[in-house]
Amino acid sequence: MATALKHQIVNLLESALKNLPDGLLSAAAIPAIELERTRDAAHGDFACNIAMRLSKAAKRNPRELAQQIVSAIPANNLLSKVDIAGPGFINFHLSTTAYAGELNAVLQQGERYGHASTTDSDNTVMLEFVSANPTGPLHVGHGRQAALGDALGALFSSQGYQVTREFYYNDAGVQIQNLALSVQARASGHKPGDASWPEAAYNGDYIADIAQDFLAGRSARAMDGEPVTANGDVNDLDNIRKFAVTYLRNEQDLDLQKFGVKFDIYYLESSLYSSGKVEDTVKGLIASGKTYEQDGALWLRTTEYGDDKDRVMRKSDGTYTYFVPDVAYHVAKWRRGFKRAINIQGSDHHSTVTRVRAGLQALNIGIPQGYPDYVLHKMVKVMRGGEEVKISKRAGSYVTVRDLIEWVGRDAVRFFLVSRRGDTEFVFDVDLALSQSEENPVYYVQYAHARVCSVFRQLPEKGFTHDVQQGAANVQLLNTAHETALIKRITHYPELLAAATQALEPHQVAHYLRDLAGDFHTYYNAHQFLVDDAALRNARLNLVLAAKHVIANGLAILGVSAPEKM
RNA sequence: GCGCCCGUAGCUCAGUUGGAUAGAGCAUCGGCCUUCUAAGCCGAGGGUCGCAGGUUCGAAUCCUGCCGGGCGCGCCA
Repeated sequence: MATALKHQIVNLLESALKNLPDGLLSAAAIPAIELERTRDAAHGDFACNIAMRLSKAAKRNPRELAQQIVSAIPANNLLSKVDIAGPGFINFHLSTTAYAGELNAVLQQGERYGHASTTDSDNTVMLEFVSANPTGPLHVGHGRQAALGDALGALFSSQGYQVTREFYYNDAGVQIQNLALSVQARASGHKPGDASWPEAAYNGDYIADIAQDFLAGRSARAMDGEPVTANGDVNDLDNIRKFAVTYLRNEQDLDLQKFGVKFDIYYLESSLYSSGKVEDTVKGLIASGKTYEQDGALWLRTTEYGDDKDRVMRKSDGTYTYFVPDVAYHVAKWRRGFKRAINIQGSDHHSTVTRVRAGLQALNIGIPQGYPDYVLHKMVKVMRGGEEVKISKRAGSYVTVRDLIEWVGRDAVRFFLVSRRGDTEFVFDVDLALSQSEENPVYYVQYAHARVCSVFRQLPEKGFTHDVQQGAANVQLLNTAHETALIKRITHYPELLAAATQALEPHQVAHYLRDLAGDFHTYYNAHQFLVDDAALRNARLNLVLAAKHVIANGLAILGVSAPEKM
């Protein structure tokens, strides 16, 4: 259903190629058909380059071959015109019937238009993102992951997948110990800068907050766990650690809640040790013969899987390096039934990609080579007042998600963070998102939605009604350039969602929405919708209603609200 | 030095996996509110797609080499 229009045209083309005169082409020579949306309205709705790609095999010049193909296209009511242009493109112009059918689909499906059901036999997908250590507040990078990961989840859901969003907590490492020591030092009256302040300690103000609550004997509780009560004893490092971790996990939960991101599962690194999964993984790797002992440590031959050098698994002090539990974790993911797993991470972790995959391959337990998938994103630079912001009062050394939300609001943060390709560095200009709010792309898109709502609100007071059926019957009245452009944009949406999902690129949705809103605003200014001619009015109202549905749908994918009034 | 990623308008970024005359927003300049929300619209200027080769009907896109930037290169995570 989602790509119905496109598929139907591809089918027509396939028939045409089969109907070509004998001997012109051998069946084996015919490649998969590529059908593209055109950039220029003069080129129709879809364009195909097949004639140029086949001209050599057919020993015909591309335009001549294109003519043969066009002549062989079966009769249909989908296309109003097919012409040959440029070096040999075949351009397809959709008929009013085709547009009408598609617009009706939008109105019938409402905010589900564009959603599809996958044909994959296994329709589950796991997305792991944020996965911040519970040693401090979430920073802008985590925000980018949260926005990206959540939008990707929505994209996969829209294509019929069952999505599991998972947050992996590294709650078992050295950094947790540093956190506990930091709180202990603070609770004992030491401050950053003091000679007595530990070297590796965290310096943010939040440490003082935790220390204060610890001394006051308060309780903390994370979303998925039991409450932990502080006993106020600065010598009880174990209690300090438990309390601090729980306190910070709760803080992160609250930030994510404010950001509108929900996880289905919180997976604790410590559980990999307590359940014996880490030990099992090590045994499996040793049994695979891909390990060796050297200098008192246990090494894995990751160079056999494309790494620069072999990596230590077990240090000479007997503890494991971080990537061992990481491998164990991904074995667990696989065994839990997730044949497709996508990790969203900062590109500073890109070296772990090779290592984790190497570990999984070395185990030789049937996990495919590219498992898991990674979406890596670059760092976010925050600009304010023409200068880079590096310091947050709260976190000490970085800007937090909470700072951003407080500065510019959740909708703007989510839209901005997801509106750039992940593999480019991203400059978040607070002043642009804030002070020039009327120039802000988020408001621009939301405004289009609110405007449609406003039009419909005024129907009763103007004595008008809206008849969807009559509007549907009169699509041929929507024949101005503005209307054609808007219809084309709207009916492109299913293809866009499918493409954005397949490419793991939510930013495509943001850019599409900007374009769609632009088409709508242009149309709004050029034509009156609430006109006396009922047939025309109904047709136009149908069109803007369809636009509204798609905008609401797309904003929902990005986790941004679609206000009825602004 | 090695590996991965990036380089497109003054700034921030798109560019449909190799297509037709490279596009938006911001900024600058000039127009449009007695008419459905001016958080809007219309118009103008602004480009050696980092540089140089190569591949082919066709390159911002693919290959090679330089230049510039980011990240990573630990028995840290």
